[in-house]
Amino acid sequence: MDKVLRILHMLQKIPQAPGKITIAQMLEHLSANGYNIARRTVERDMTGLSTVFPITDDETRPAGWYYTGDVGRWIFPALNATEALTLKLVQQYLTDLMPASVLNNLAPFFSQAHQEIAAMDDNTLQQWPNKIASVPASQPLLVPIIKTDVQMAVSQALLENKQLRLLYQSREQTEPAERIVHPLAMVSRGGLIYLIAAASAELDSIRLRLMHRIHVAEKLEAPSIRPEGFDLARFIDDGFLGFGQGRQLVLKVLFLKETAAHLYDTPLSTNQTIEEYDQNRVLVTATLADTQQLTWWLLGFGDKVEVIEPLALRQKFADIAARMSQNYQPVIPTDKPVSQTS
Amino acid sequence: MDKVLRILHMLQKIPQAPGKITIAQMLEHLSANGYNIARRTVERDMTGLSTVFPITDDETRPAGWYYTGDVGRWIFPALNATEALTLKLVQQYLTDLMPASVLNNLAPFFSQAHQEIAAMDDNTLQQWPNKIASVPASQPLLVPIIKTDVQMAVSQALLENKQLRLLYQSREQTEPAERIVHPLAMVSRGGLIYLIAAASAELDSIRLRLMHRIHVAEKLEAPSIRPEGFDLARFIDDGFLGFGQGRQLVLKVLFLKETAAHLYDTPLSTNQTIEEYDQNRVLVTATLADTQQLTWWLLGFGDKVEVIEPLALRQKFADIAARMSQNYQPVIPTDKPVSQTS
DNA sequence: CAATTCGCGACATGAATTGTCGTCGGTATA
DNA sequence: TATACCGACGACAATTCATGTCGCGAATTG
Repeated sequence: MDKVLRILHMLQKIPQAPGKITIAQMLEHLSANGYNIARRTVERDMTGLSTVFPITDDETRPAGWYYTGDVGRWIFPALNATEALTLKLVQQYLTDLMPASVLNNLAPFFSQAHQEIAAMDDNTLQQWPNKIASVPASQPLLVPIIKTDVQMAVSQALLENKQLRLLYQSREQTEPAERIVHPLAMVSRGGLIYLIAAASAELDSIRLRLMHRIHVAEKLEAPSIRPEGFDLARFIDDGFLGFGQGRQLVLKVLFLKETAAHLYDTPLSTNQTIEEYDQNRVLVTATLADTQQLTWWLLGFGDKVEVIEPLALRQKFADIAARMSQNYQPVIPTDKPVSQTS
Repeated sequence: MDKVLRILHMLQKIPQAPGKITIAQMLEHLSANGYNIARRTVERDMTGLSTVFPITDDETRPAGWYYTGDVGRWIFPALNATEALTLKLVQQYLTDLMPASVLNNLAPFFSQAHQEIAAMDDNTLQQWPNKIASVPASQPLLVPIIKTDVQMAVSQALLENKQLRLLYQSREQTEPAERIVHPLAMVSRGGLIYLIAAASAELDSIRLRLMHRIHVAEKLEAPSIRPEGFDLARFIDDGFLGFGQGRQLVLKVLFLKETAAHLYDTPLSTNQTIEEYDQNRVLVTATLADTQQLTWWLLGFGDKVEVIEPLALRQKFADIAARMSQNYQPVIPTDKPVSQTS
């Protein structure tokens, strides 16, 4: 039994492909956990494990051991029904919303769930896709593909505070350009993942870069410098991502009754109230942040909502509505100027 | 080494709290995997494991063994930087979009990631929240709370094809009502999770129920009946969820240039094209499904877009725009009829 | 080139694992 | 209710298997 425990410790300590662990390190780790063991034993255990698990040592001296490729993480206990279902649900949910390469990292977890369900006796497996689904709540857009090696390099550099050499293809330019940057943070928003980084030349200029536009990323050895006082939350709130936090406002909006139905289940804020207004409409009141999403969200309802307060917002909507109806003045576009540039 | 493998097999086979496994079953499982082992050995191993892992047997005869609670029971190899980061990202991403009780099931995975990062030498841990964030792409709504036990009972019934007794609080009624239902599927959409089920009385009437509106759920022993030919995908496409798939259409829309910027990164469809139209605008063409989300999404841009084709959609937008500007006619709402019902 | 360090085969010791058997207490069956 | 049955568990002996030690050769480091 003692050996089993020790082996488990070892299995946990062995890293994946980019990393490696030497016998000496492992020995240290074990003795730190109270295993007084001979070096030879560790060696034997490692070679033993490598015959059974996808574990190899590079042929250097001292040897470094690591998991090769995809670790079938089959070492953990059975998931229960809820967990398996949840994982499936989340997987479907994320598939439309996250770059594939990001999800690939989670693949082992998901496949575990899959196997779990597959193992359940009867024909549960076949019925599977018929039992669970995820419907996108907003217009599904195609998510870009992020290169796996880019993702890896950036993640590592970010965690280890190292500089990065990037080949970045900006939208404006035709050719990718090389840049040395100090990575600061990674932010995901609706299928896109942004790398926030400072240029090595001028540390003050913090820029956003889209992960999928990075052609090549190489982690450098030079440590990265974080501008003093850089605060990610504030950075986002300040609207650098185009979606600032804005200040709180008290919103009063008229909704068609059926349109407001879902607000009973997913309220806008904790203090949201919904009152009868007239035959067809209800008045929704809530305190929330004045963001661009809010405008976007409210606009989405078209003529089914009417903003009452704050007045500034009402004015904004009135303007938009006016311009919109203007846009559609010739409802049937009489002339079709599909020419290039006016 | 042989024993280690065997124990690993055993650890995997032990289920969690609601489930259990007997020595006999375990023995069978092992011998099915090529371990010719004495029953006594299995017994000894189990008691051995129970001293080291959160494993107990209920005191019945034959004894059933199971994992107690959700202790850190995940024994798998070290996550690499990318995986750890990804998990964190996904966690943040999901927090705003999924009911907490659903996410709780994933907690072990996430905490593993957390520990992984915490274990990295220096002060990586403290810098953590400063390095990763997820910005909601649309208006964040408060997601309802689903009871854990309800979630469990429903999941199990769904997987095992059993009937369910529900205490369901519909929006219309003040008192929750008891129902016996045959669960068919679970569908998540934007923070809400729906249970699709047929009433036991009339199997043809398939209804949607919101998971968080279920007060009590009890899995019954009686097997559930799936209406013949029930097809979840078709069910959704047919619009029962309010978001039907609709048929394909060729969309032509004018966008303000800066508004269309993100379409370069997250296109609407694989065949999307973006052409210069005039000084300020581009013409976006794409083939996609005519869904309500599409309308919603396009409306969200307000006067920044103009639908050109199909004409029916243009007409629809023209109408909406007209009514909207009508709504805001008295831009400053002169009289404020905050009375109850007209 | 010398001094370590590392990997690994060999081997003896002993600890730990395993199968068998028998008893006891509870459970199912007639 | 009696009887047969089954599962759990202690005891014990056999032996496998795991462990520490030693030493050699190769590789690495200074």
